[in-house]
Order: sequence, then C-alpha cells, then structure tokens
Amino acid sequence: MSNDRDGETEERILKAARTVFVRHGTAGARMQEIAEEAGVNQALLHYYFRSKDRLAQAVFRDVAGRMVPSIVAVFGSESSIEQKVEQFVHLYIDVVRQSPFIPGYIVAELHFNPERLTALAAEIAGTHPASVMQAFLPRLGAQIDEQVKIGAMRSIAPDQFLVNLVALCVFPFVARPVLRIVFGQDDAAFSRFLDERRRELPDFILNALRP
Amino acid sequence: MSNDRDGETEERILKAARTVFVRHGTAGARMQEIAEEAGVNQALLHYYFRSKDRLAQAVFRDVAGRMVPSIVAVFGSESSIEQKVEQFVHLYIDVVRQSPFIPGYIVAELHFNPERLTALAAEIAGTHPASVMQAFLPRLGAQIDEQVKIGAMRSIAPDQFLVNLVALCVFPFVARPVLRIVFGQDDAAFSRFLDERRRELPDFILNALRP
DNA sequence: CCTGGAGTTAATCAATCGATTAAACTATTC
DNA sequence: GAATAGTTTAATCGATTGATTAACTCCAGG
Repeated sequence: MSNDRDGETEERILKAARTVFVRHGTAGARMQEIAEEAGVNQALLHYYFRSKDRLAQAVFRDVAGRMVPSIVAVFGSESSIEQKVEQFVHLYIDVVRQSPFIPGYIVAELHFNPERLTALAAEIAGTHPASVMQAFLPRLGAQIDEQVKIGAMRSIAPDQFLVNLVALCVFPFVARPVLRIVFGQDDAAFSRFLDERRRELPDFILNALRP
Repeated sequence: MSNDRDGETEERILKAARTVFVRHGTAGARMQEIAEEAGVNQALLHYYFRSKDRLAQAVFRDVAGRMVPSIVAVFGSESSIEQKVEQFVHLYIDVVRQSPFIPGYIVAELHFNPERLTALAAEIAGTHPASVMQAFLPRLGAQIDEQVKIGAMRSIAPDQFLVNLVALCVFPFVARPVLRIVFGQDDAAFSRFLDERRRELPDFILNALRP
C-alpha cells in the first residue's frame, strides 16, 4: 500500500463511506464494510477519521454540503421567481437523479441525527456571512411581496413557498419504493416519470402562484 | 407479572417498540431499550415476536398500515377532486401532527428496508380485493380526464397528482429539523406554520390545477 | 546510517447486542 | 393435588462491532 501523500487514502475512505452510509444509514453501516469498500484496513478509518460518528458527520457534510452552493446560487440571484422555480426544479431533478438514494439518506439523517445539520449549519455559518443566511427568507419574502403588489402573483409566506418547492422536488425520490412496490413502476417508468416531472413541475408551481 | 391472557403484554411490547423504532430506526433501535420501555424482560420480545426484524415489521405494519384505510376512504370515494384534496390535506396534517416523527421513520424504513412495504402491500392485497388497489390510479385518472374535458382542470398524470399531494403534506414533517436549525423555527412557530399550511395548501394545489 | 514521524497492517480487545436456555411461575382443567 | 400449557425470568451465550495495540514500512532530514 503506497503512502498517502496526497490525501488519496482519506478520499478513498470518504467515498466508500458515502456509499455505505447512504445505503445503510449511520446505525446500519459497518466499519468493516466501509474498509472493504475502500480496500483498506479497518484501523485506517480510525486513523483518518477517529470514530464512526466523525466519519458519518464527514459524509453528511460531504453529501448535504454539496447542495448548499447551488441552492444559494439560485436563491441568492436577482432572477425572477419564475426563473428561480425553473432553475431549482431542473437543477434538483437533474442532479439528484444521478444519485437517487441521497434524499432518503438525508431525510433519515435529519430524523435520527439532527445534530449533523446543526454541525453543518455552524460550519456554513463560518464560511458564509451570517447576513446571507439570515436575509434568505426576508429577501425572498420581499420579492414575493413585490410580485403580489403588481398583481403578478398570489401571496404566500416565503417559508411555505420554499417548503412547497423543495417538497415537490425531493419527494419522488423518497417515495420511490412506494411507486415501485405499490404502483409497479420499474426503473424505466421512474425515469419517464422524472422526465415528465421535470417538464411540468415548474408550471404546476407557477400556476399555483398565479392570482 | 400477571399472565397475558388478553394480549396485553404483546400490545405493551408493540407500543414500546413503536416508540423506540420510530425514534432510532430499525438498525439503531435496541431490544433491551424496547424491553425497558415496555417494562418486561428482554426474552419476551423473542417469545412474542421471534426476532428484532419481525418486531420491526410488526411496527411498520402497525404504523404505516394505519394510514391505509383513511387514504383508501378519501380516494375511493365518489367525491370531487376538490373535496379529495381538501379532505386529504386536513386529514393528513391533523393526524400526523399528533405523531410528527412518523413520516421521518417511514421514509427511513422505505429507504433502508423496502421489503417492509413489500410485505405490507402483500398483506393488504390479501385483505382488499386486488381490483381496489389496481384500479386506484386509473380511476383517479378517469376522474381527472373528466374534469379536463369540461374545462374544470388542467391535465395532469394521476401518479404525478398523487405524488404532489402527498409530497406537500408529508414534507414539512421530514423537513422539520431544517426548519428548526436553519430557519430557527421553534415548536410554536412550527405549529403556526402547520395551521397556515392546513388553511392554504388546498388552494395552492387546486389553483395549480386550474386551467 | 540513524532517528522520528506518518501511514498501514494483522491481531486482538472489550463492550454490546440479539438471541437462547433452563428454571420458575401462573392459570386452568381433570 | 397433579398435570399441562402458557407465560415470564435471570443468566448466559456466541457473534458482531467499533476501537485499540504493537509491529512494520516508508520517507525525509540530520
């Protein structure tokens, strides 16, 4: 085993851990399985990450943290609500369909280990000015109000708006077992379902917001 | 310890298991914790349920299976789409806000142990005529088509319609940690958020469907 | 060449965990 | 009271698990 001079071993462990944690969750993941997936000795997991919990936090930061820049880019921009909706829907569906197990994993971590999000939020707060995050909802709210005033949109609270948007993008992925088992949707059908969704969801949302 | 002649011990174990599984997930739940929660000796879990996995399946059946009758009632009825939307939103939010951890638990189980749903679906298929379940989507689709034809509604695929409806009801509960940690929503604020949502969500959905 | 530090390994540890066992207890029937 | 079946208990088991340990390898610097 060549020495890790460029962080390659650490990166291999992190990638393997991502695979295993996403598939089994934190409690269901096994360090030996991660070690095998990474092709290293189990002791290395502790050498590089100290404990299972720290490794799990690193994976969560890796997976969930990746979404933050693109989300901030969409909602921090000066584009219109319509554009934001369309960009977000397309971005989300396109990105997540490449890793369709991610939403289920994130929901599970949020549910069973919410401290992961607390830690991630603290970290992001360290790298982004607080004003960016705290101004998020009020800025969106101001944009909505402006549209309402000129009669272009119905009134909706910014948090409700966001929850609606994210819900409609996320849910097909977490509901996939239901679609498969109850409605008999195979992979090809799910893919068509997503294509259809990608095409029609922006209209659904924007129409809902029409006065 | 009085003898279990009326299923009381079994019921106590099941209730305790629900509490622990919902909180920690299947992999994270501990049999000894369930035994303590139920106030019985750990061996009883095996006596009554044979294994952890069977107990977990029993809990899933209990929790998820409870939703089925009311969902079938709403969507099997002859009421209009508008009424169905309103009934479902109110029913879902009212019921789930009493046990707000349930959606997170169900999503996690669907993700990590989809065979639970397979088993539950097989069981339901045994107690409901297959025609009820299989006709579900086509009937809804026919109802939608009828509304489209008379110009009362935009066209939408029944599965997309259902996913939208369920997504918008479920998601606030699974996103609760995000609302709390990122947007600083405390319990009172979350409750107000749900009240607002209960009031406005049917309109959001029905407006989205307006031609 | 030697030393120290970083990286890696196989083996082992100690604790935990789901599950089993044997015995005791309880209730019912004859 | 005895027998039987069902229920319950404390103790124990055997396997798994996250973590530790000691030894080894490699590299750079003195």
